[in-house]
Amino acid sequence: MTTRWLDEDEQRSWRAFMWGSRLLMEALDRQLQRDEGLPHAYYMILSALSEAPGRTLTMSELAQTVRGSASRLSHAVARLEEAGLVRRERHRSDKRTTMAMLTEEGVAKVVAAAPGHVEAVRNLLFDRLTPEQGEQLGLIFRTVLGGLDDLDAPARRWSGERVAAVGGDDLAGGEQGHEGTDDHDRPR
Amino acid sequence: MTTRWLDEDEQRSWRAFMWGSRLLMEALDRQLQRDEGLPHAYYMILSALSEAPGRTLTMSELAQTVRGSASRLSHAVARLEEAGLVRRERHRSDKRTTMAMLTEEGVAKVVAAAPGHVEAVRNLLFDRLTPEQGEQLGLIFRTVLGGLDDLDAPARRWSGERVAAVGGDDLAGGEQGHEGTDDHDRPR
DNA sequence: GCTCCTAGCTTGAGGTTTCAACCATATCCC
DNA sequence: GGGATATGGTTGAAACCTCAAGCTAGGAGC
Repeated sequence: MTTRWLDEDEQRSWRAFMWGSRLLMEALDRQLQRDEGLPHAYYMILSALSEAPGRTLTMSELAQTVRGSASRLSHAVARLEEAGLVRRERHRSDKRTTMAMLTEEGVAKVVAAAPGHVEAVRNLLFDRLTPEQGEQLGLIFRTVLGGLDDLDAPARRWSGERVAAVGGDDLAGGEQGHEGTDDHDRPR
Repeated sequence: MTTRWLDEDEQRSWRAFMWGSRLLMEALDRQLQRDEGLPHAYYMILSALSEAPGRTLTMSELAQTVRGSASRLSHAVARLEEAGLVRRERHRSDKRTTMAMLTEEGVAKVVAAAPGHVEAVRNLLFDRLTPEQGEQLGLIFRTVLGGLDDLDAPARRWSGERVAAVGGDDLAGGEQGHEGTDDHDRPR
């Protein structure tokens, strides 16, 4: 089968995207690393936890949420635990699963880091785009994401059972109400 | 100064982009790694060399072309040299600069890797987008890239002198002699 | 020539990610 | 009950990237 090469426009688009997104991500990484000593991936983990009911998720849920491998999460959370930002605990009934919860320090970290990070995202991305382009960006990558998730679907099996209210004893944390708008960039 | 948070739409766009692009890049990386034992970044290096006149570039030119740090390039090319895909050689007159050139094996590698890679880019990206979206994608990231290159300009002082016409960064349109299309995804 | 400074690149250490292997607990099914 | 299998996580090694430091060669100024 003969390869369908990219035409000239596609090439240009592809390369702009590849380098643009790479540099953008690197810039964000550097900002967080410099200002908070935190890689972007780690910030996302803290952020994801900060949004979870009870600021707690199982490792699997966390992995799904930040779209990372189990291994990556395990290493990362180990590191975050050393840093005192996260604490791990065995699940009561199912002793295989471990729960990761944000410590007070962890919460403070997210709260401290969020404004600078959001500013960076604004400066480097949204402030440079028209609102329509922002929309388009979202549309395009929701499509891409859809395709990729399909590919993964056989691999991941998203637990139908919802690990009920996690730990059951969630102290006042059950603000399950936070629906649709799960923003990862603003701590709660 | 009070932080300008992202509104709901921006959040959604931002997260779709962040995860979509991340997963996309990881998917491409895996494809190349699996089929050719080559990380995407390394493929880009080989690809850049394959387009250069004489299949040769100085380390600095290479760094500009693939938008990577000198250090990264140095490590990477060292690795590629071990693998026999690239050869390094001191410059005759200016003994500081070293030139990296693709070996025959290196050429063969790019030729072998290109079709699968391009297929992947098509399958995962362009085939899922309308032509207009493809255009938009390019536009958006040319803009982003413009901003980032400006930021970098003071930091990296990529010597103003334009190191000979070598296939540098033309996203901005500076298409030079070698037949227009400047694709990084098709070996020559 | 000598000194100081810059350019070009390399090196080493430290941190993150990946891959494959592994452990422990649950679950299925006879 | 008990073995096979699946699930949830962890671990260690190897690979890659980043950062800071260093090293050599070219240039500028005197």
